[in-house]
Parts: sequence; structure tokens; C-alpha cells
Amino acid sequence: MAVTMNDVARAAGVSLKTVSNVLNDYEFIRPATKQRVQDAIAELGYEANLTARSLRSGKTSMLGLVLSDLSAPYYAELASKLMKAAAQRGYRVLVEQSDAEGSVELNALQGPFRQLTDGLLFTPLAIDADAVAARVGKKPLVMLGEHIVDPRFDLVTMKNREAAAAITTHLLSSGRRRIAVIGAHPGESTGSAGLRLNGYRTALEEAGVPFDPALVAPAVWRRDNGATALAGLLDAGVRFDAVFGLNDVLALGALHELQIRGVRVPQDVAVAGFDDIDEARFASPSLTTVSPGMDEIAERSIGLLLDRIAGNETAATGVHVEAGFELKIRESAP
Amino acid sequence: MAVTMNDVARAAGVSLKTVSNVLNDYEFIRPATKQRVQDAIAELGYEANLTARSLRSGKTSMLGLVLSDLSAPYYAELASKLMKAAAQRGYRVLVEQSDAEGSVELNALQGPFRQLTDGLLFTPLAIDADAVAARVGKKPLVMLGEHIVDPRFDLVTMKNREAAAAITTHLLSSGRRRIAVIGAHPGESTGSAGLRLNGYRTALEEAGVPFDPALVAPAVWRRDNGATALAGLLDAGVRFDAVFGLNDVLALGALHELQIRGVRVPQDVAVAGFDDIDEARFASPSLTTVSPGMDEIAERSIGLLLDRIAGNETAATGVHVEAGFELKIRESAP
DNA sequence: TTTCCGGGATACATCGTTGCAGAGAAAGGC
DNA sequence: GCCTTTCTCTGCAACGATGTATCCCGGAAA
Repeated sequence: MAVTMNDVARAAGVSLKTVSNVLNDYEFIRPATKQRVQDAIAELGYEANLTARSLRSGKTSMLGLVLSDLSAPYYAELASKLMKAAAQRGYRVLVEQSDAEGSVELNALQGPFRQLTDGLLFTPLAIDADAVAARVGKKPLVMLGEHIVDPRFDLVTMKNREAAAAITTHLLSSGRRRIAVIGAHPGESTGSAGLRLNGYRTALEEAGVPFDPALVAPAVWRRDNGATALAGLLDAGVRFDAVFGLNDVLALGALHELQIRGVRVPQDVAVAGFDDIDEARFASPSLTTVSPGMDEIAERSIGLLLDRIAGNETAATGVHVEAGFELKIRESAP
Repeated sequence: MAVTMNDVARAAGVSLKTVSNVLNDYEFIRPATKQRVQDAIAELGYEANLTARSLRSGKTSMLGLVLSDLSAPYYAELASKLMKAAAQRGYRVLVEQSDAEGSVELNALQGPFRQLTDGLLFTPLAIDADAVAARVGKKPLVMLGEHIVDPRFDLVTMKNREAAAAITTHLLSSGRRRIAVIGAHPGESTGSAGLRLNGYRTALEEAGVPFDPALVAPAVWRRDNGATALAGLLDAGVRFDAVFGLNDVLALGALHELQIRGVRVPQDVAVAGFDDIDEARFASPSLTTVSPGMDEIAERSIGLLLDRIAGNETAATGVHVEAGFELKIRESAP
């Protein structure tokens, strides 16, 4: 049996509630009493039972993080930073992998997962705003990413359009004119893929370069798909002098395929990505990409969520935060 | 207020305890009663309160996973697989990042983190077996990795020595004679670094190739350190025709540095790694490495831990499991 | 001296479950 | 027809903490 508050109370010769008061920094306790209780706690090695505390208080000190796949480098790095930011403020993060399955996402909103957490960081991929709205209870929820942009929800995101436009402009300014895009999600206009593609088109337009749909290859955002999508373009005889992978793993997969085929990077084809995962810096050649301000995203989203939980943030409508971005010009597209 | 068992009981016209019995699949309930309770549950949208259940039962249905850094690809992939394996059996995984800090590791063994979980998957890096033994309570703990190999603890690991020897032999068999090693941890003999280095030396010995300490570069296992360590060797004028990174990110960092310096891989220098992270397949050139059976490790460690929790595994001494390995011969060292 | 006030401590109920013990009814054995 | 066993369901206590209400006491005010 573990040591309980009762044991401490007995040892200190005070009531149960006084021990509780000491632990919760209640204002009016005589210093001597407080000391006695603290000594007893130290002596017995008492540790508060978090489960009991949760039951009574209704708080768990855990935040939920729903994402598709923790093994994707972007999510792994993000999760790591979120956990550190949360830990600094006394919270833990419980991760749920959805595999982009709608059913999992829905369950995360109302099932046991929700119960275990005081608030949710949610990266929806399969469900839409109304589905979320219908199921989200009164517990705070902050959207991450851009699949759902809706005034009803708090949102922390990045400048997808602007950053994609900036990197496209960079490619254009180095003389590239036929820039293939890998990782489009046809029909999508709000998600990351849609916004980044939009940024790409905006940049082309500004530069007066015509948009060629043949250059756009759809792909689910995984490394292997980056390679196959690029292979598809080459095999179809599409000609291009640059590749913009809508995220880094796609770009790296494409880079790999180019090198297999003996296409020189950046001489024959320049390659750019998006995310600036650790790996991008050390690819061969190193990958030109966009750093979307992951540190800022982690800090702000944890901050916003905790403000909602504490009731410090009271905006009736969703707060939208956009982190800044930074181009990382490297060897693959100088 | 959420719907409680009491509400369900009232709605179904049975006692609180009967509802509990239905939920816990108690044997002796009339089908009609069971049905009535289930209907009431469905109608009211009742969901069991996990916190209350935990308090009463002493189980949380969560497993703890302690590792140094979730953003390291190997750990990210492992965590992802562990979470999936656990989810299949009705458990969640709560991750704690230790940053290889002893204090964090110790706290994970006894603090709140331990309380929140029914069992621990532990990758110790900073503390030793006695420190663990002194603090580990009665809750099950399974060691992952090889920093601590001790008959007192359950352990799921990989064939570090054998696999490292196999890949070294592969390099030797392709004619390489001076194989640099990156990522050694001086003075360590039991951890992954120590065992893999040991395997390397064994293979050299068997092949009758002399061991040259100058070829061994220490490095903490991160990509950037792989690059700097390799640069150090080159700058020191050490000559070699192959590089064995003790894990993949080290090898990839080294690969990057080689390419910056214009060293051709594999023509001038072959490169091999260890872990077979997703990235290895798509590096340029693709990375020869060892797949350490991560799926098996994930399955077996979750299985073992849950067996301990359920009391199905009763061996008084630690159970040691070693997953099989497989060489992945790719372009960087054909 | 009495009254009032606020600091300092306490008792009790409560959060929503599950374990234990037991009650009542039906079924089986002689 | 009685006793035992099996089934079905119930009530109460308990898990370990916190919120509310209350009580006691010493000093200030009347």
C-alpha cells in the first residue's frame, strides 16, 4: 500500500484536510503546522495520488495530441517540441495516431482519449469542421495544421501560402521555369497541400509563368510516394527543371529517384521541400526548404491551449495564430 | 455533468452494481437485463469514467515509454510501433523524453509518471542497474535497448554484436580493409555503442584484419555529430575505405560530409549504418544498414510487459528477448 | 465584561467506479 | 418436501483526494 494523505495526517498530528491545504498552498496555515506536515511528507515519502486528485478535481494535467503518424519526421519533431513545452508548464502529452482514419479522429473527440486529457491539439485529416463541431464538447481544442480553418475553432498554423510562394519565387529567380510539384491533394483547397499549391500558383502568376497542370503530381505525403510520383513524371515524359516537394519527405523521396536516374541535382533539376526537418540539412545534396517556425508553433499552441483551459483566453470566436517562416537555401536549389 | 452509471441504473431500472456488472462482463446476468442496461447506455450515451475506474481498480491502462528524444528517427519509429501494438491490446502509451538526463530517468521510475502507468518500457541511458533496482517498485518494467543488461530485469533487445559483426564482415568481403567507426562511446562495453563496436572488432579479428584505434571516432548519436566526427577523421589525415556508423543518423551525417568533401560513395569510401530507419532506403546513395527487427521488438516488448502486468509471465528472473536482424545491402556499400 | 471578527484548523460529503458479502429465487439431489 | 447448489441481482464500503461548512480561539472593539 502506498502512503496516503491520511498517513501523513496521522504522522503530523493534523487532520487530513490540513495536509491537503499544505499541498495546495492554502493561505492560512501556521508556519509551524506547515513545517510539521512537510516533515511528515518527507519522512514517509508521500506522493499525491494523481488519479484520486483527477477524480475529485476533474483535471488530468494531460493534453491530447492527435496526429496521423508519429513516425513521420515532421510530426515526430513537432511532438517532441510540444511535449517539452507542455512539460515546462506541468502538463504531459498523450499522443494518438489516427493514420488519417476518420473513425479514430472522431473517437479522439469524444471517447476515452478525450476524458484522459484537459485539452486537445488536433490535426484533423479525414473529418470536416462540422463533424468536429458536432462532437467537440466544452473541453478546449486547438487545431494544428490547416485541414480545418474555421472561425469556430482556435488554430495555430504556418504561412503555407506565403512560404510556398516564397520558395517558388526562389526557384523562379534562379532561372527555373518548369517547376514540378509533388504531393498535391486533388480537390483540396484548404489543407496544407491545397494552400501550398495555391502559393506555388500565385508565385508563378506574379512571375508571368504559365501554370501547367501536367507538372502537378498527386501523392500522399510519404517518402516512398515522393519517389514514385517523380518516377511517374519522368516516365510520362514530362519535362521540368525543378521539383517542389510539398513537404520534405516527398522532396527527399523525389531527390532519391532523380539520383537513381542519373539526373544531376541541382544542375539539371533543382529540388525544394517544405518543413525543414533535421534530415534536410544533411541530405546529399542538402535540401533547400522552408522552416515553418516549428518552435513558435509548439510554444504558441501549448500556450493557447493552456490559456483556454485556465480560462485566460476568453475570445468567443476562434483565435488564429500564424507562425513566421524562413527560407533555407541549400545545395539542392541554390 | 456527464452521464454516470447511476443515471444508467435509474433509466434501466436496475441497481448501480448491475450496470457495473454488465460493463465488466460479469457471468450471471439475465440476457433481458443485460439488454435493458445496454439500451439505457446507448440511449443516454453513457461513457465510463476512466479516472474513477482507475482509482477504484488501481489500473490505468497506460504504459510508460521512457526514451531520450522522440525526434530521433529510430525512437520515433519505435514509439509509433509500440503505440500501435499497445492500442491493439487496449493500452495507451505515455511517452517521457529524458534527454539522457539521469534525474528524469529516476523520476520516471517513481514519480507521477510511474503512477500514471501500469508498466514501463524503459530505455535507460544515464543510470545504472542498481539505481533502477533501488527505485523500481513492484510495477512491471521492461528494459529496451542494451544500456542495462541485468538478470534482475526483463529485457527486449536486438542482436547488436552479431549484426554489427555481420555488417562489418560484409564490408570486409567487398574488399574494404580500413573501416572507420563513428559513434563509439569510450569506456562503454554494455550499451549499444559498446556492443556494436565489439561486433566490429570480432569481425575484424575473424578476418585477420588488425584493429586500429585511430579509426574509431566517438560521437553522441545525432546526425550533426556524425558529420563532425567524420570531418574530424578526414582533417586528422586518417585514411579509410569504409565507414560504419553505429546508427543510421550517424552514417547519414557522415555520408553528407563525405559528399561535401567530394569523396565518392561507395567508390572511394563505402558507408554502412545500423537501424534501417525509413530514411536509409531513400538516402542518396541509399544506405546499407542492418534492420534490427523493430516490429518484433515492438510486439515482443509490449507482449512481455502486458504478460507481466497480467501475471501471465511469472519467471522470477528477468526474461531476455533478442529480436532477429537482417542485412540491408544497398548502394552505399554494395 | 461582552461582542465581533478573522485566522487556523477540522468533519463530512463527494467525485464515479468496483469488490465484497449477501439476499432472494430457481433448479437439482435425495 | 427439504436441503443444497446455482443463478441473478442488490447494498454498502472503499479507492484517495478536495470543496463546503463549520468550529474554535485570541485579540480588538464596544
